[in-house]
Amino acid sequence: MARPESISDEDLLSRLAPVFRARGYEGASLAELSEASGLAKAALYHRFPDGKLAMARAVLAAAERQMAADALAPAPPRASPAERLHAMADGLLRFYDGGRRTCLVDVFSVAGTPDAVRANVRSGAARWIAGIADLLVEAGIDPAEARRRGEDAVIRIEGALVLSRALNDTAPFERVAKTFAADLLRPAAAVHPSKKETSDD
Amino acid sequence: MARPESISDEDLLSRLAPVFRARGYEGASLAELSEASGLAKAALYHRFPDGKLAMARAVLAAAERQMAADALAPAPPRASPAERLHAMADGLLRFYDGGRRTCLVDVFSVAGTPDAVRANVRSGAARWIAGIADLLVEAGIDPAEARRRGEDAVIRIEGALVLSRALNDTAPFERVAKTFAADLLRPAAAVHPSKKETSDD
DNA sequence: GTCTATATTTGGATAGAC
DNA sequence: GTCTATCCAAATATAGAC
Repeated sequence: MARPESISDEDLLSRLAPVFRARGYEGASLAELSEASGLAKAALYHRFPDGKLAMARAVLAAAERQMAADALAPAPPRASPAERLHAMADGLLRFYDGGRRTCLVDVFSVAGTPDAVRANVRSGAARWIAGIADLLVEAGIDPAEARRRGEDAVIRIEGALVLSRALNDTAPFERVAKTFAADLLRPAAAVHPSKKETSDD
Repeated sequence: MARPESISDEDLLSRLAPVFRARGYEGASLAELSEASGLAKAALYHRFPDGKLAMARAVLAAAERQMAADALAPAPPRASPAERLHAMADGLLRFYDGGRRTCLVDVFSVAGTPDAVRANVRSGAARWIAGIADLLVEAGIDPAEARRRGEDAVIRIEGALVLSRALNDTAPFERVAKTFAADLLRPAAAVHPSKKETSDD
């Protein structure tokens, strides 16, 4: 260990990620990324010749992989949809550190983030919704309704993360995680038998 | 009209707001704020001696006032809660331009935004939730449940705005707005009679 | 009250030694 | 493959004329 071992790509990304998560693309400065990673700026450019843009894309891709492993497929594929949804809720709690972590879908979708990154966010969010919807279809839910509920799931997750961050209180995210599975598997649309919003446009 | 009329505070804030909304606190540069407002940087400092911090706080306060007028109290106070909630949904659609506008609660709550601004976001979000909850209590809903639903409402709004922005598609926000009133007035908790998440902590 | 011009710091990105 | 030292552009903020 005379010469400092070159840090692995995986470790490197896990140290860069919190900076992008917390500060967003524009807010994440090379100075901060350098300090968090323990590498000098020039070393970061050696690993990522395209600079901050490449770092952000790599961090986003790693987050997608981790999300797929931790939240979309943590339970055995032969488990029941309900069990898999409960496992997904647990995975989300871990992945977002109980609501303390920001979601990259949120911070990387703001204007000022390079289009290449925003395009990745867009496709990643779409895959996320589709993954949840597929699971709900397996649970016997109509595909169109499953798609809606997949969107609802992502909406609740993102919204709860925003609110928990704004209030500096993890309670909203924890509550959403707790009712996550039941909300997605609720019987049918026993929701709007009211008079106004079912008819038009 | 020889000398260019001094722009009113209200007009000025309405021109600065879109920059902060789109770019966040750190992303909103004085160059951009200057161009959007039509005032030179030095003139902005004359209006806001504390600089960007003061601009952001003023924009946030103005947004809160507009939100109160457009979304929290657009219908006459003697209207039924259901009517007022439908009016609120319409107000939200206008306020957020159908889902194209970012919410300051989202972009101003990220790290890097000065604490003074974040504190204002926090209290503003709390008042927002309380305002919706008060309306639901008037509708005969139990106060604790009304508080939860007020949080849910804000969660859905914020989440739908994030998703619409990430997908570059206003559909998620429009859908949330459409079911907004009915979701908040739904009968009771016919939601989690399942086996796992009702018992512990 | 607004302008042009500038001071100062920090940003992303590179050069070249080791 | 990592470092120190540096470049240049853009950031916030201010000085001083009008």
